Amino acid sequence: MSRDSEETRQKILKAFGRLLAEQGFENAGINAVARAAGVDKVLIYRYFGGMPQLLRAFASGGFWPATDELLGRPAAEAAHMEAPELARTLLKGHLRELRLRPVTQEIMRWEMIRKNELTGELAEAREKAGLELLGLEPFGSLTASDRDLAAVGALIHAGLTYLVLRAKTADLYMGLDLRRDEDWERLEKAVDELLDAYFGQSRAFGAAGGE
Amino acid sequence: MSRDSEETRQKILKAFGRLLAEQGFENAGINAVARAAGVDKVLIYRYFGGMPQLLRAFASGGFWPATDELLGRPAAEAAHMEAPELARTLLKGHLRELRLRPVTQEIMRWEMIRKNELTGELAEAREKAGLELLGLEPFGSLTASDRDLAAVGALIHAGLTYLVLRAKTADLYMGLDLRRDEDWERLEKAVDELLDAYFGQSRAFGAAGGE
DNA sequence: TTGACAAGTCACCGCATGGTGACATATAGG
DNA sequence: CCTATATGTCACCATGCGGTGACTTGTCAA
Repeated sequence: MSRDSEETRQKILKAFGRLLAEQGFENAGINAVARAAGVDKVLIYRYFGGMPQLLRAFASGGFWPATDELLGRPAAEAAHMEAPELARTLLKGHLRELRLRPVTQEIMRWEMIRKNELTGELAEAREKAGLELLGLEPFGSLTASDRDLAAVGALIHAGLTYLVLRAKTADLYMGLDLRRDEDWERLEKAVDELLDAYFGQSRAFGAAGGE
Repeated sequence: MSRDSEETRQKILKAFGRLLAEQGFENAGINAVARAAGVDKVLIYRYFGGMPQLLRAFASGGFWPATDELLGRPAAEAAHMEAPELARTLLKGHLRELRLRPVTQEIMRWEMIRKNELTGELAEAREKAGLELLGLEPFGSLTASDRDLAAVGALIHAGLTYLVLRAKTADLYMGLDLRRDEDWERLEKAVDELLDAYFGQSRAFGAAGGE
């Protein structure tokens, strides 16, 4: 009715994002998107070309947290931070930001079972961003040590990621209640404990926590 | 042709497991299973009742590693172990055993996006098993301490789990090459490093490793 | 005013899925 | 031998999917 192609494009993209966040990838096919957008599906083909292109157009919106967001402060400040503090901040930032992004979560869930061109691109982009973080100056001294900061970082990072992704379909994980914010705080404290121990600091546990 | 119902049942279950391991849940529908088993799909309904029951029958085969397998030795010996050693062994056992079980992996991937009655049951069973491990005697002293062993254990456990599940569709994770056994050894060492630091031991890194 | 083209609508195709009813046949018990 | 039943075969249904061709209608410019 409205005869405004740009508006229609936006309706489609919006509906896609909504479906993705609420129902996951499986229920976000061409027909479902058209239905949710209140638009004929032929327009999706006309304006985007098909599902892959729609996905790509949607993805270019950028739903991956930038370094600033991970840090909670301008990225330039990272250079002045000590390695332990920086690691703690980045990992907890990752947890915080990922929890806020249902669409990003859904894409990451999808990546676990479907391997296609686009998921590959997305993963590669994240990979690159992750490596950049690891290459930040304060970590430089540790790279050459006998410790394997990359592996330790990847492990904790992966752990937080998994728990966030799992929280959609599970309530408990080894006694932790993934529905309660209190238990997420326990996890943040666990990150602190582990990093404190790992970096050999006697920093009081939880001093950087929320309370 | 063979007119042996038990044999047919086994063919169906086998085919289901094969499909599950090789192609994942999505490609293991009724039609696909019947095709792979070389059997008419109506027999699946006759013998099992439908997909949920087939899944349940298959799941009752037990594809979750027992405590013995996790430990790599009789479960009774756990009582004599020190907490750090036990934690290390359990976590690395988890990694080792999960990597050996493509079907278990596939189910865990599936659990991340689909929540139904059966996945709930499976997760609950695992949850119970996991809690039992946490309740093992050597960990008792830590439960009351100011440290949160459950959260730390869950975090590392989740990290290893995620990396194993992710390895199916990704090659790299923060610089780690998930295709190379060497990098998995790096991860095992990272577990050692973290636990050593966490438990405050000066144990030589990697002394418990493979080499 | 009229004509060209963009924007939107409708009907259809082929295909695969989950699911079921009706039928053929082998096997065992009377 | 004959019959009842378990086993297996075949044909079919409704539904939903991704995808496309052909049509109508609005809009804007010449």
